[in-house]
Amino acid sequence: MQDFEIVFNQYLEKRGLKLTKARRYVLETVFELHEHFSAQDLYEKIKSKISGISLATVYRTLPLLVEAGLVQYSIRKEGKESYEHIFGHPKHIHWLCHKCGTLIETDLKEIYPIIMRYAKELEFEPDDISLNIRGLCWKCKLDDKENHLHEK
Amino acid sequence: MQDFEIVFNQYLEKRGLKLTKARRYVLETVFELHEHFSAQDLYEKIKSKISGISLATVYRTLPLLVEAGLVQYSIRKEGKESYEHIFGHPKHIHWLCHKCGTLIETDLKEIYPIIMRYAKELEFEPDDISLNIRGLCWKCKLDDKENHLHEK
DNA sequence: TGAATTATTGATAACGATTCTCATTATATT
DNA sequence: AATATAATGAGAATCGTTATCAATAATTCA
Repeated sequence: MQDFEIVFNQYLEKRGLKLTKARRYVLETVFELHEHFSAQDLYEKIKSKISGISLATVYRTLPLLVEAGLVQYSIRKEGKESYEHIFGHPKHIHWLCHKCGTLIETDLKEIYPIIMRYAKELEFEPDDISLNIRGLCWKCKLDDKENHLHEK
Repeated sequence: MQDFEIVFNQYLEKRGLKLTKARRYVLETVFELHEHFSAQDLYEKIKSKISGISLATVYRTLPLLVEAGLVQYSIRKEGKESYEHIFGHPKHIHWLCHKCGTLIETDLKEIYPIIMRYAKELEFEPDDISLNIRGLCWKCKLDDKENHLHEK
């Protein structure tokens, strides 16, 4: 049994829920996806392995995984909620270029302790920290400048 | 003419768009809302003043305001995109309690310069920085503990 | 064991926020 | 004023997500 199965199982037990076959498939597949994924992405990946699983089950299981601390919300892209698994994935900053859609990630090392200090002051217990920055990547910044020149 | 009108107008001109009556109403009303608001909230507030404005226009204008740097995305609540105007509103951190829904805001003073340093390294030009933290506020943390005691 | 209770699931309908379409109207240009 | 272009309102269409519900699986208790 993998680490993440133990964690999920413990969480489910605490909530009086069971680690069913369907939930196990969702869990396993989440850890096979090493990119940000939407509920739909996950559903399709599972379907490629086994059949008969319902999209509804995926939607039902995802929040459980988030609450269990195994999965976190990632940056929202194209109107879809997106997720990523956490194990071996230190928290990070998402830099999303809203022109070409490129997503860069950097670490949260310097910022994390500051947040935790604030949290302590507020007596707030964070489950999920998301630092998302939208803007223009260097490439699209260049393009923009060129276009402006052409306009004149 | 208010400051924000000048800013919006400049942005529109740069894009070859016009500051129409409808856009002016959206703009003005945004600056009358001092809380986080959804597109629907904004639409209703405008309708309470004048009639004949369309929800589609609100949806069409909001991204323009974001790009003009007058409005920013705020924390997503109940599946709705939410916004807030920026003038006189230094960037901040949102702390959302996912149990009672309370939203606390704190400043980004310490963190902002760190982000901008990273941005410089990446040559990324941020338009919108959102630091959202979900978790439990002190009140709900207490409730949780009590409930666990009762369970035993 | 087996009946009764409860949890979980798959299929699909319903929902709701957002986007698209298009005919009409406003605005700018000549 | 005539023409071209941009913007609008109304409502239909889209699509991610949630709710419903009958069927199935797991669990409890007699």
